[in-house]
Amino acid sequence: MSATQIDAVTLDGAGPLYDQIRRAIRDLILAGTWPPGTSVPPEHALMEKLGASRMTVHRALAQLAREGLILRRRRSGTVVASPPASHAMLDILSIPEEVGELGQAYSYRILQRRDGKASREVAARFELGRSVNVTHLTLLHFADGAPHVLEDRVIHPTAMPQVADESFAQTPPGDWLLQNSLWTQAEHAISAIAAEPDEAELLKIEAGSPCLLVERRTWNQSEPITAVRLLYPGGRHRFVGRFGPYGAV
Amino acid sequence: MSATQIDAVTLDGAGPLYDQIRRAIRDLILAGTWPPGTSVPPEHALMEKLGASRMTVHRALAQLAREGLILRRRRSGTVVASPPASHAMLDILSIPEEVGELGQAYSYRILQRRDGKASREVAARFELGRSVNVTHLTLLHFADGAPHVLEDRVIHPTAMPQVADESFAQTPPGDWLLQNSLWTQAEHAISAIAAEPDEAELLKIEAGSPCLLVERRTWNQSEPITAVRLLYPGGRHRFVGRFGPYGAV
DNA sequence: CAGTGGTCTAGACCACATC
DNA sequence: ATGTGGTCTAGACCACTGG
Repeated sequence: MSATQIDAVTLDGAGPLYDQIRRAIRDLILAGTWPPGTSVPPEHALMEKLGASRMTVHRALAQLAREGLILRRRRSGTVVASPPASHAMLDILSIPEEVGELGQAYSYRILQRRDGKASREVAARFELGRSVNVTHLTLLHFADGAPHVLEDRVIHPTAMPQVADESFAQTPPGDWLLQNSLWTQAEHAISAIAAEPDEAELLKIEAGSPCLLVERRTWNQSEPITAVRLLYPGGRHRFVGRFGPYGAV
Repeated sequence: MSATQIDAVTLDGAGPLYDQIRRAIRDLILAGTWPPGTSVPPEHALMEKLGASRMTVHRALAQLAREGLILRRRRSGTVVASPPASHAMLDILSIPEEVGELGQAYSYRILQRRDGKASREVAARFELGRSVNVTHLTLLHFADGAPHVLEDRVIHPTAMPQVADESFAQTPPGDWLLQNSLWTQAEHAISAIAAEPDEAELLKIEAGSPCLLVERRTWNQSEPITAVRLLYPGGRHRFVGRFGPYGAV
């Protein structure tokens, strides 16, 4: 929507021209100089500014559109896209959505919150250095009133200073982070573990029952944002993905 | 390497020309008409045959190259690529490789093989219709002599008639299928279950221990090829994936 | 209607790897 | 040396859609 500084587009002279243009615009988007919603200059403006033919400019923009960084529409032009909310196979980024897709009613409860230096136990669980300040939360998510998943999370206030003023009364921390943080890397791990007695009691299953443990950590440019452990009662949950040998189907 | 029938490339008149060309060639590859290693006609030959400009032909081929279906090299030309062996996050397509990457010695043992109509139990487990002929196998894979994963598999002889003459003495069925079948779709599911007593005994764990169950089914053009259930002792195994908001990192 | 992107052409020059 | 793909241009026509 907002106006755009076309002069911000500068080429580095390395590699094919269409790729220089693609990278120049991509970098402006990823650096936040052109936030989501920003208008990207039309092809003819970039042609003149950069001295390239329209085909070459178009090739750069078409590739950015394929990658999902920009949205293009005839007449109304090109705008910077919002980062995608969900993600291929394993992505269960939003638990409210996950429950909603099962057709069940969602609710959640914060069991505990502690801001400050991580205890030795929490530090070990999330592989944190000693004396790192974090916000540590445990939550229980419900589907139709029944326990759905147990969440154990740390948030790094260095990356998210706003966390101190957020109560998470309206929005669970996972969704709040999705809306308020920019992440560039994530790591997922899946394993099967037996529920500890305290966990089993919260999830209303028997101690020792098999559970699916999904661990996710996210970073912005190697600065950690959050780490979470999601414990799903086994049997009731499966993560499914479908694809072909050359990519998603 | 082999000669190529350029006349096999036929357009359907639907959508942009470059996309018609891309789909025509993609379909020849996926159908096996042009198997891996086949030479794809050079751009000028496709230009003449299809009456398109070179830019348009190039656009189609460049996209197929980005998708990994063909390999292009100056002077030597374009050939159909071999399907990729591995696959992003969850793909543990070859158990020997998986064990090798852990730095452990691999071995395996066939516990059972039965060719013919699936028993009611097997049919239910793999969601097969009644009176479907399959080869049913159970195997145990070892890492450094210790049980690593329990495999339970059905292979459809309609898709893989050679299975009748294969003893799997040299190569486990998963790797044999990778080498001898063409698949276009796969589905994965991951869940956590408790080991049944017989499974636990084979894996040398306690009955009821949490295990990671990886189920995979593969098809070629909606014809089923194989379905497998891999039972990994919990705790010892994690599946890890790394990516960014716009794709793999 | 006019501005935007989508496609396509004809031709050109270049880089590269094999012959 | 030559055949191949990689890039780029200048220009054209069309499709869509907001003013």
